[in-house]
Amino acid sequence: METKEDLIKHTIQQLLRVAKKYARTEALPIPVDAGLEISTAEAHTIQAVGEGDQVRVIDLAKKFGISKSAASQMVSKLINKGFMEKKQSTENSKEYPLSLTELGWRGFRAHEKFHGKDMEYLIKSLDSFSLSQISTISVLLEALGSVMDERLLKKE
Amino acid sequence: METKEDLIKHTIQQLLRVAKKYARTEALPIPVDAGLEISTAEAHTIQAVGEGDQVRVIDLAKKFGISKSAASQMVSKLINKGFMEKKQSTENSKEYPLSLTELGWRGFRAHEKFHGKDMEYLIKSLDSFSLSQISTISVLLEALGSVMDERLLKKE
DNA sequence: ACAATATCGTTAAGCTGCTTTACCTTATTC
DNA sequence: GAATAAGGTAAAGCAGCTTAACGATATTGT
Repeated sequence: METKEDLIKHTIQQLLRVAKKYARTEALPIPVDAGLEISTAEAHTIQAVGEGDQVRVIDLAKKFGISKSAASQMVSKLINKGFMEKKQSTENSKEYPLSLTELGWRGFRAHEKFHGKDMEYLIKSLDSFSLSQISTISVLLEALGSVMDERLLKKE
Repeated sequence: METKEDLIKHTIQQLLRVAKKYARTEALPIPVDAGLEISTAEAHTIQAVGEGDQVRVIDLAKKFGISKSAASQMVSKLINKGFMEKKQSTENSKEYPLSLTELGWRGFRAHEKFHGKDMEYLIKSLDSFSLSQISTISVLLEALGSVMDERLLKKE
């Protein structure tokens, strides 16, 4: 006979499998123009600059939880590739806020569109479930999220 | 007012957040002995060799979806570190099945224990849901999983 | 039987995205 | 005005992957 614990275990396994698959879709490069792709890390940097206001290297480092050196390297690569530029701050000569170029905005929109498609697919697939079923999931995910937060904190 | 689509979107966002957090917990190194840690990639290789029968380099490559070169490199690192060994197959002189050393098994068990703790936490957190709620979740995750499979196939 | 092909494994070279360490420049604080 | 903090960059190195080329053994087709 299948106990409740078995069912729970099975469900968690499924969740982890889905999480892994999601991670794989996240790792795929994103096509911008014909013959031009950006990596996920690049796309996320572009997104952060496009969405934020006067975003600096240090802000990216904090946002992504990486060293400021890593953020600096990512940014100079994106500048070299023509996706963004830095200008000295108007009221401060040690800060260099970033902004997207035309190409950068194209990358931004390509990334949005790319994930929009995923969203459409997922929405369609969930549409056949009832409202209450979906809320159940929502509550569960909330619980899982906080459990993982605890684990992450304890390990660090 | 909140439409069903809003709820679905919110739920998917939650799923993605959980997936990301899961990926972070997966990235943490695993302590084996005092002063000895293994990476997740190493742990997964050790696990595959420990669980499988006569596992070869090419089997690892297929299992993880990486090049056989990458698998070969991982294996020779683990052999150098003393976690596994290779022996020429008894009925075939071009295959080299892998097996865990004593240290390898210690790594194997450490990894199991490490994830066992996560599992305990998660089971505890799901225990407050009813059986029918949990099975709903299970069905939904199944749907999400197959949707992601489709997406992954189409992109490759 | 044996030549062509396929399979298993390794190595070399290179890439991405990160780290630490060190350092420069500009602001802030005492 | 000296010490410290904050923003940014550069050099060197690491993990884990890739492709390309190769050697050795097995399998297949004729």
